[in-house]
Amino acid sequence: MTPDAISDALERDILGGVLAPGSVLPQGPLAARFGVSRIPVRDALARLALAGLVELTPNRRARVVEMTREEVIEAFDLRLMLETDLFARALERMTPQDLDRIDYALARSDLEARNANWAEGDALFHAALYAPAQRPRQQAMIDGLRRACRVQIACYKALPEDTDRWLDDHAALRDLCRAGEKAAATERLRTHLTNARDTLLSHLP
Amino acid sequence: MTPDAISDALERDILGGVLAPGSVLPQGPLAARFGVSRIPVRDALARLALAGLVELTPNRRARVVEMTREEVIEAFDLRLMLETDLFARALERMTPQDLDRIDYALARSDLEARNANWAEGDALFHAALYAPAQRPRQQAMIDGLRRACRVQIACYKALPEDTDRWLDDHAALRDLCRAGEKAAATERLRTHLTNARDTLLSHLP
DNA sequence: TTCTGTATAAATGTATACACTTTTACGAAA
DNA sequence: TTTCGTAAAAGTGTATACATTTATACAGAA
Repeated sequence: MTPDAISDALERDILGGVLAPGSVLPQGPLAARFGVSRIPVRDALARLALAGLVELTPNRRARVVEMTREEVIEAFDLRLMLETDLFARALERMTPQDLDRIDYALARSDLEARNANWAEGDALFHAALYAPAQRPRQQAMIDGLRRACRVQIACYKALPEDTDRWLDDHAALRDLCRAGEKAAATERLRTHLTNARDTLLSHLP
Repeated sequence: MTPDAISDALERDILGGVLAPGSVLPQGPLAARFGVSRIPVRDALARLALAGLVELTPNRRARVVEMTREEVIEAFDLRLMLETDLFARALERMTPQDLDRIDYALARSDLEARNANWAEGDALFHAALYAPAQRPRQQAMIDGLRRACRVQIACYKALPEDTDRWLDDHAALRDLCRAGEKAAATERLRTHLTNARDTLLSHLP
């Protein structure tokens, strides 16, 4: 078990709702679980902290991040700004191969939508939408924000009608890409994200 | 020497041009320099990697990040987007105390402008400009981008006329804040950043 | 000279051990 | 019962040691 494998496993647990926001992550038990010493576990936790999934305080156990209402709003403001910009750039340079990859990602996000790891399919679809822009840094920032938001969503059961809505959004985004309707596409992404924010906020205190 | 103190010391070296982009950071020698074992040094390097100043590759020595032309352009596009947005938000809620803090930061950035750690004064001034917005996450993203860009700038001697220009920009930004000319202020910030990008690009291959 | 292969040196990754800090559990006093 | 204090348990931080990987330097061939 390498530190990367450990952080991936923990990320799946966090994003899958096994580890709720505020949960505690002691190094010793994790080391036992993965069959390694605490050193690679510390490495893995540092990575998760960098990804914004975990909070590290000296001499205290690592905790899964817990976002306040304000922090959720800020995160979604940033996502709206960064994702619509990146999507607009991607739309300007979308090739037929890119469109095929988006089709594939859409199919996967449909398949896994009601699955435990629906988050992965969703992330894959959005990554496919933005990939043509070829902006690694912006993409990385977006990924970080998406993950941080996902942690908060993971612990609530998604209502079937919410899932239906974002699947519709995904299909619509694909169609608008194919049709080359750039303005309508970015606008749809904007409402997609705004809806996601509002459903998340409705679950928060 | 705690990991935080070590990463701060290394950050100063990197931002001060002592450690140029591409420089190698071996754990052992660093541990000797700071009088600790390699474990806290590893911690410190992980933090720097998280801050975007250092690149970690398994089984290889850590290296100070080296940005390509395209990466510099991407970073400045992101800075323009994030910094002008944050500045606009800050302008909406600027109190007299905030303006005083901006005055103080301007004085410091003037004092240290031709000093070795001019970067710190510059960072302080911009932080003061954005602080009223109270957006920790956006601020953190901006800080990360600024640091990454600074690494590239650190190894070139700034021309006196460039320094004069950004000091003028700072003074103008302060005046526009005091005058409440919000649109002109954000526009000035835009040109300030664009100039910074162009001078940096002119030094790159 | 320039390139390549190899031995040596240097560095990384991680297990173990132990000092110090925080958390938890428990029992006495209000 | 609740609160507080304290001792045991659990956890973190880091030094040391060693196996494994990577970098370096040097000798011989093209």
